[in-house]
Amino acid sequence: MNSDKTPEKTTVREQLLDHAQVLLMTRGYNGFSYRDLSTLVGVKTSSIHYYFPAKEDLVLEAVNTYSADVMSSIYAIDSSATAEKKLDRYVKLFGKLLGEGNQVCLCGMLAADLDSLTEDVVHAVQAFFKANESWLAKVLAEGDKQQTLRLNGKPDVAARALFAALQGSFLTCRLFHTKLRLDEVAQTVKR
Amino acid sequence: MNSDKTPEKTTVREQLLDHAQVLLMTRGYNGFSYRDLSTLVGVKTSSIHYYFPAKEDLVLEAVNTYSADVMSSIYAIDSSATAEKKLDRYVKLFGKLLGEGNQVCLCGMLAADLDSLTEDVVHAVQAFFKANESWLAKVLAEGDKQQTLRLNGKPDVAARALFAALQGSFLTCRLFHTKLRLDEVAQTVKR
DNA sequence: GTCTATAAACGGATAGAC
DNA sequence: GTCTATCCGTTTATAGAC
Repeated sequence: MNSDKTPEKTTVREQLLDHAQVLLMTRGYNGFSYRDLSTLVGVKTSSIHYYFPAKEDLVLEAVNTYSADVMSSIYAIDSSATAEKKLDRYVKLFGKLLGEGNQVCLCGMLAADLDSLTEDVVHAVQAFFKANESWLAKVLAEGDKQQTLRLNGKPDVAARALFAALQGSFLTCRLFHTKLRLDEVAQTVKR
Repeated sequence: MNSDKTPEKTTVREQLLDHAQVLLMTRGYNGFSYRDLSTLVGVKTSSIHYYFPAKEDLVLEAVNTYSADVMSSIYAIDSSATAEKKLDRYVKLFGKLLGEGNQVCLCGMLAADLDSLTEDVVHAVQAFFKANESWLAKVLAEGDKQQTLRLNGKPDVAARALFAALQGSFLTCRLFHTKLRLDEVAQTVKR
């Protein structure tokens, strides 16, 4: 995988995106600067501008990368047998995203920072929410048919409410230093 | 809550707190400055420092005022007959808090900005969440007994999940320019 | 109480050398 | 690609006159 002498060879660009992702998930759009990234990665801020001319360029690519990574992990869940099992794996996936308990979903954070975002980023955040809600609606409908999940009303309505509950629980998990609140949300749709 | 129709003069201090509240609900802790307030209220930034020496002082008082106002409105709901009616009025109350659709709950916003807050403010935000969850647990238990609400598991668990769902729905209401998503959450616990 | 003036650091961003 | 140097507006905050 790595033919170079150096054992770890992530490009500067990748490091910048990685750290930007974490900073977005912990402090939000207005909570970090190129200077923070400069310190973390070990390059000058002007070098960051070489890769990402404006902050919005950096954030747009960070959210797109995040979204692609998360959604591909989610679609991999579809191999699970029952809808209940899929939901469990889905929740566990987001539990990992929370890290040591100091992070929330990147797109949930950006939804809070909505006023500071460019149109491009807003669209990307909306797409992430839509994709998750759509996937959840499918799983909920399946679980309803299999009698393993309990939902009030139509699957798409229940899915939007459930995803909102998950996003809200990310905030409270961090606020109260516990991951239990994430599972409690999943519990509300189980039989 | 400053919904009085009296065009009576409000003190500079009150105006500052009012505008700070709105700015927090739209842009978050790192999304507004003393300069913004200066423009809105019509006093110099140095005058703001006279009332609130540091930004954290301003935010602490803003969140305390917000919390006291909201909670007193909530406790006034207890006069309602059925638990379902209480929940309806509760959701309607938060619907008003969202304003023209560009605001979210102040404490939900600060929960996202957690890393930027002082201990005092964090405690105030936690207290707001606890108070709402506790009130909701009582209503859910009542609704369960009255057979008008449907909840999985214990009332306090369901209450935490419901409040998380409401907080999440505030974000998505703004993200998708609709208030329907708020009602959809309430729908999930109704029979 | 409110102002002017100012400090000192931070913010995003650019030009140009190497 | 990465650096130094720099620009210029912003942000929080203080000192002191009125």
